[in-house]
Amino acid sequence: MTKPSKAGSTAPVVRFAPSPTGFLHIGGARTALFNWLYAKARGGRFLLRIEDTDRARNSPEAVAAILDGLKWLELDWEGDPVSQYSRAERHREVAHALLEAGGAYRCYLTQDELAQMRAEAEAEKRPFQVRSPWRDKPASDAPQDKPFAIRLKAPREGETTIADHVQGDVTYSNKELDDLIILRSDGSPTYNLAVVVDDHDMGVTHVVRGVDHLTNAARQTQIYQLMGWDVPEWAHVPLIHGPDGAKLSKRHGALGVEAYRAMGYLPAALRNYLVRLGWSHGDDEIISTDQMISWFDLDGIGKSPARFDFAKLEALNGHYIRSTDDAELVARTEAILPEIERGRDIPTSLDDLGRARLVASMPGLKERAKTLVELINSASYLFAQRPLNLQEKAEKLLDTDTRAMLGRLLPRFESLSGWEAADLETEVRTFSEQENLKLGKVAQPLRAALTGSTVSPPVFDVMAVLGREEALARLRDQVA
RNA sequence: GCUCCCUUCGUCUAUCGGUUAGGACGCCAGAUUUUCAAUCUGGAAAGACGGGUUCGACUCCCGUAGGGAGCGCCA
Repeated sequence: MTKPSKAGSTAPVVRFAPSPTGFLHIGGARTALFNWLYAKARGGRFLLRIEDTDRARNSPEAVAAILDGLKWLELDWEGDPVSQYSRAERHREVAHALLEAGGAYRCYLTQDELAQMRAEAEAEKRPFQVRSPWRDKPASDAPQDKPFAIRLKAPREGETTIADHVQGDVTYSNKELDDLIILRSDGSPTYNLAVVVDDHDMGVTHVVRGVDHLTNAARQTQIYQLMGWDVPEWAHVPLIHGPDGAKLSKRHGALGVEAYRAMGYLPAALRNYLVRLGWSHGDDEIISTDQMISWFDLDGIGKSPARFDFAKLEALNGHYIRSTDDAELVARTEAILPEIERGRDIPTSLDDLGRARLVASMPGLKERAKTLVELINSASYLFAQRPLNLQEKAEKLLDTDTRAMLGRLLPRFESLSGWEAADLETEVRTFSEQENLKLGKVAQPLRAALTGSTVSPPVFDVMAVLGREEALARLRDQVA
């Protein structure tokens, strides 16, 4: 198998070219990431183009959502995004150049005729292909005032093969490829023409996109050849499937990246997860962005489709949360506060005290959270108003005996001079020894009284963060 | 239906003709522990199937099965 040679290659130019039909979904995000990585790895350029040729499907909101998604993922592109629609004039120019050079022809086939041909093909159970009678008719036969589309005069003999970095050499018999329309009868360019012209004009050297474009690559190759342009190098990456192996559905993960943001995932974690879907570097799992950039190569991408697995994403996200700086974690959490599912004690925005307490609690909290949403919800006790609502398990823990026990502990806290976690721990350890109790027997009721829950960061840290007054007040609430 | 592509533990993957088939997530057990996590240790778990080629195949070839993508005056 011959892979395209990289010898003598200069810095590559790649692009991400989404159509503005919705948000940036997970597959698109990975494609964008691969493009971005390749550009970074080779010191090349990563460009953006919006494929908005189809006016009916164009949506400014979708464009905004896609750009936001890329920004959130921290995939920066060079220059302004190119609007494909705005280049329609140039596309027409190329279509006519092709026409004049004999690489294309005017086709007067109507929609009805086409539909009829299709129906006949189906009735005879043979694959449908457009075989326009206009391909070989002399210009003199052409009707004067009828609308026409411009079709590519694709070669009928031989084959066209695309040398793909991911798929290897894929060869199509030219018989399979019919004469595609490059300019519609209303004068607007079609996708396959527009892509070729834009990629050529933008100097794109490597086209990295989903395998769903594989046959397009063959057709586009024909256009490049007819125009006498250099064919770019291809890399058609496999698609991402849902957990059940079927197409990605909304329920599964065909969500916009902003949904992942709202679920509390970190962009670094998502990038790490995504890059390992179909690409690997030996046994490495946790891969920093710098490492990705230095290791990434198109030839390392696998051909088989991968399933999306939330559990692994979560594990990775937990890792990144643990290794992210406290202040940044709080900032990122605050940013998504309004859009997440949160417990009733969690405010939409933090005041200074709340933020300070949250930052102070981070070392304990981030150890236990897989997402930012979990993180903030596990900090619920920081924001709760007294008297606390006790969770069922906490309620059970605080029976008459343990409340009495806390009653004996309380005065010791009240007379304590320091309020550092270490001071508190020493005091409680002494107390539990004197009471002949295991530390846990004291710590758990304490936790219940202070947080209303049986799960929290280490209690002494909790007390320290809450501060003397608040902590004592919460204890008194339960002892009284 | 036609064309093209894919197939290693449940999932993501390593292997690039010779390995006790490795890692990660998840799962199970244990250690640690003030709860829950985190962490550490151990465990169960895979080459779709059938033929070749070869001294030797997960690796190469053919076929079968299963899966995916594409077949627009959509992108």
